[in-house]
Amino acid sequence: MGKSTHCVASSGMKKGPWTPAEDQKLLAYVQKHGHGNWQSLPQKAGLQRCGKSCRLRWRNYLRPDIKRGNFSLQEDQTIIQLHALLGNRWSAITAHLPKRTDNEVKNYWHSRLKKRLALKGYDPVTHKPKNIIFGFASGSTDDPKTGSNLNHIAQWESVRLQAEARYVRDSELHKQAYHPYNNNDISAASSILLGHNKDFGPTNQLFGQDHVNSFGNHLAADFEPPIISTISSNGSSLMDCFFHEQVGQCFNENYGTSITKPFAAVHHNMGFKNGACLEDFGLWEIFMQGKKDCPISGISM
DNA sequence: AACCAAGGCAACCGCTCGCAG
DNA sequence: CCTGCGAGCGGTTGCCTTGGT
Repeated sequence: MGKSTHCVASSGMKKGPWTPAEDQKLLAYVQKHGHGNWQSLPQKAGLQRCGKSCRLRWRNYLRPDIKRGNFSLQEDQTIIQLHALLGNRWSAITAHLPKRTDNEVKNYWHSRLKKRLALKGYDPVTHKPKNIIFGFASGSTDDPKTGSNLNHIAQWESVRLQAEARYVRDSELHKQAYHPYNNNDISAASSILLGHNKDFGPTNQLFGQDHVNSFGNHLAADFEPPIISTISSNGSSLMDCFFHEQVGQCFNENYGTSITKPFAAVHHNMGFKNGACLEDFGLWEIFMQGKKDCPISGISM
């Protein structure tokens, strides 16, 4: 392995915060000549810094294509989802966040998002509820209703995070072997939605015809072509693949959690055992509880 | 106004990886 | 294959700011 190339302060190299004058020198040099070899750059640019320090300053601060300022909700969600999937691979996570630096994302995670997850009762490392064993609350509560609700939230959020992470991963996999999607894929997906659901009966009875139609439209609008292709080619049921937007809204209203749009989820090709559905994971009751509190028209129990 | 603690963030450090010779 | 170098990555540090007392 290569020798460490860290800066040595005693050799005359300056350390610590960069001054505006240093920034200007570095910026002017890189804009004119490109960075080339970072090791030789400081001397050429007239900087008393080591190349590594220059590279870092450029990458994390001076680059023109950097977005600074508050992270959007969308960016928050992306970071959380990708962290659940990738762990502390900040460069990989940052690759999905245009104009953000890995250092910034890393700092943001440690200073904000990690704490936010912990406050909500999730382990920031595993992204799983801290005190809940999947499907059963590990601790008792004096208020069964409250305990039950919290349990529902935690389970639902856990599954949501896992599912969204899977969606991101599969999007990446499919991008590698991308094939253009076409109307056949859409119509095939629609036929699944309109057709018989092997686990729960006809989907239009389950959700109502209007919902099925609207959900079909969401498919076209909200999901990347590879996901739709996956659905159509495998012919899995609606429940295997998606949760419905309005169910998400129910959970939002009743449990304070956030599921704002349909998301690709539990297709068996996305990590669940073959043919698995919500019921297999003890989630059907959660799903139904959400519907009881906020009935959706046309659903037959 | 002064002090202190906590949080945020820029920068550093040490390590690994990839590549050229 | 081995070695050395440059680049990149993730963990950590420490300074600065902010908010509370």
